[in-house]
Amino acid sequence: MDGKNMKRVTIYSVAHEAGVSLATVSRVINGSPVVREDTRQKVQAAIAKLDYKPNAIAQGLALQKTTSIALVLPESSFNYTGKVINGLLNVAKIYKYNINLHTSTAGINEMNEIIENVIKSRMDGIIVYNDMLKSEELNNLKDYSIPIVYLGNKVEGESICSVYIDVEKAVHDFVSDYLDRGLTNVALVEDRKNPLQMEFLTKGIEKAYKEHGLKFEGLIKIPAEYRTTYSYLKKYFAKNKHDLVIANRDTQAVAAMNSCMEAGLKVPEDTEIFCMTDSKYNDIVRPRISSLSIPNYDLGAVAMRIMTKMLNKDPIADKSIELSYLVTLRDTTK
Amino acid sequence: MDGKNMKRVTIYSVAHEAGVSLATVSRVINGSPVVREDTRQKVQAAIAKLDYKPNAIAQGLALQKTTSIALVLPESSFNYTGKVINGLLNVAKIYKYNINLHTSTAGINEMNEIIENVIKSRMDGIIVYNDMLKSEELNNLKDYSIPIVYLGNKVEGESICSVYIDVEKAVHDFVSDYLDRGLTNVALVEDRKNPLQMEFLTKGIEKAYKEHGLKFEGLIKIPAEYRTTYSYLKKYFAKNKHDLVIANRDTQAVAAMNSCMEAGLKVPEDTEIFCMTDSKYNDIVRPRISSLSIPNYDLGAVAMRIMTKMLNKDPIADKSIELSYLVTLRDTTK
DNA sequence: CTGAAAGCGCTAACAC
DNA sequence: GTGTTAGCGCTTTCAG
Repeated sequence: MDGKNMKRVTIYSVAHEAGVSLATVSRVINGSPVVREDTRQKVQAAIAKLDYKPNAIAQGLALQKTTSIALVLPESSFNYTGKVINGLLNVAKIYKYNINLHTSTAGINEMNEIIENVIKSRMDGIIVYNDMLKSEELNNLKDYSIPIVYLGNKVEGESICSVYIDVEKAVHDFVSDYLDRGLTNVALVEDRKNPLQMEFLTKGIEKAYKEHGLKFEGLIKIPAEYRTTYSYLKKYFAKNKHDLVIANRDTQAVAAMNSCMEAGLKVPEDTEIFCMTDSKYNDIVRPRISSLSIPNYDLGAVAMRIMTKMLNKDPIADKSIELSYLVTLRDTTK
Repeated sequence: MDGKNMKRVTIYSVAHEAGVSLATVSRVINGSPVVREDTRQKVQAAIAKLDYKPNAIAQGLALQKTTSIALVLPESSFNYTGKVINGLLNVAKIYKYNINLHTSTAGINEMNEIIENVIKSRMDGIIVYNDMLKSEELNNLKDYSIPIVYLGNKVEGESICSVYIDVEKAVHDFVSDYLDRGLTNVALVEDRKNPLQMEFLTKGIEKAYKEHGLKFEGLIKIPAEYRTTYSYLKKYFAKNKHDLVIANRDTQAVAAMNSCMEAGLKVPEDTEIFCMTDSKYNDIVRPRISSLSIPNYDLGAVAMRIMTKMLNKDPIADKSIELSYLVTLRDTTK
């Protein structure tokens, strides 16, 4: 369309072309109602003729806001954060917010570094999804004055809101049901990557056991020397049998299922499998894996929505929003 | 750490605190070598004391560049674009580029709208991954003067580079091998979502058939009234049998496999299955699905790398880079 | 080696 | 209704 070394077209060019002042042009692009119709026309004609596009950076400088927010996700998490992103992006689009993507690998140090950068870029806010941070590390986030929405766990602070589902309760209720039926040999597969999540899961299960006068001892620790959960479980299930095996991540659930079956255990007749993550995988493998159904899209959408409220300084009824989950029973449970 | 209505700390505050001019502060934050060591110290002390963070927006205005680039992906594509993003993000981090995420659903119109916005935000460049655009639509992209890297297919233009793998060749070679062995009853499952990709696949297969003096007639069209590939294939395979079934997307390959098996066809004995997409799914289901191995991480990394070159106006040897694929044989092929 | 001053493109009082 | 002007925070000549 246009050549490469055409003179930059700014609000001045437009003003000049239209024979008005730059203030008027500014009014037109911002839809101010005070401009007379015919001058608006003139300006718009000039804009069209010059193919003028307002410089969002300059606007950002003048207005002290960028209309863009940062999204921080764990690296390589797109398998399960995909839907969250979709939800987020869709409502971001509605409110015309740009999304800046960042990934975090390690613990809180890298997170802090990312946030530093986000602050330099003058993003209006940050949405963090991270189930790998420990509780104390989470508290660190409260010190920032930039608006933060935390996805995944409950956190509250001056300028921080959160959206989450209560996995502790979810696993508690699910396991209780088995204990009620006398199926007390429940196992939980360790997820080394998500200590915080494990904390919640363990608590929920232990609580259920305690309420039944029992003690939970079914944690399957994955020794550090095993690179994958599967490689260990293959050995483990050759010698052990459980009524129910609970895994956090989808791949771990599949690993558990495959290794049970390879060990000659029938699923779900001998051993039932349940996955705490909501992922396409659960539905695609055979037998299909029963799992928690988490409203991931909503998680993202609600997070973005609450962020817009924070930025508008709208009153926020609840700084932490708990979303409800569903239990979807497929083929790996009776 | 700091309160919420602390006065904004700018380069002036630092200059004042350190007793130097703002020019000097600017030199220090930009690592200019001309500053005397002791004044640098003073400035750095002031920066630390005030917890000063340079305003990237103001820098962007002054420098006429934002050090951030836009990434445009198909909506809900994170299952297979996840690795691409990882590659991209990792090299972006190295070069200190920010990534702005956008998703596109429909055709070229929305794409144009997104690009308009990206231009307003004065992003330095755009990386587009989109296998759903038709060839003519692709040409539209060439009209922009903003640097573009297109991922997935070969496109060349003034300010556009591309990184891709040659799926046409891949499928051609793979199918040729079957034809050589007399297995001529090959089927290709239609992927309604990716017309361009289908175009390439069909071309590749047809070429292989032609070279063997045969005509390809194995396209399995998914009628519009079927919402999922699976729902149709279940019926289809009850009455049809192929030596080899090729599917584009991972979920389609799984659908093909499951519906074959449910129809009593043994995989791979009766029917072999091959998937053109490289996805975790292929490896996780049982039997494991043979597939193309596409260097997705590299695709992203190379794209970002070439983008940095464009932005630096470094000489670019090849404006379109073909990456090589591997064929990974798992359980669904003999 | 350091400071003064002119932009970068736009918004928002404040005049007229 | 429309124009004037002073910032927004930083970079970069150009003097000294």
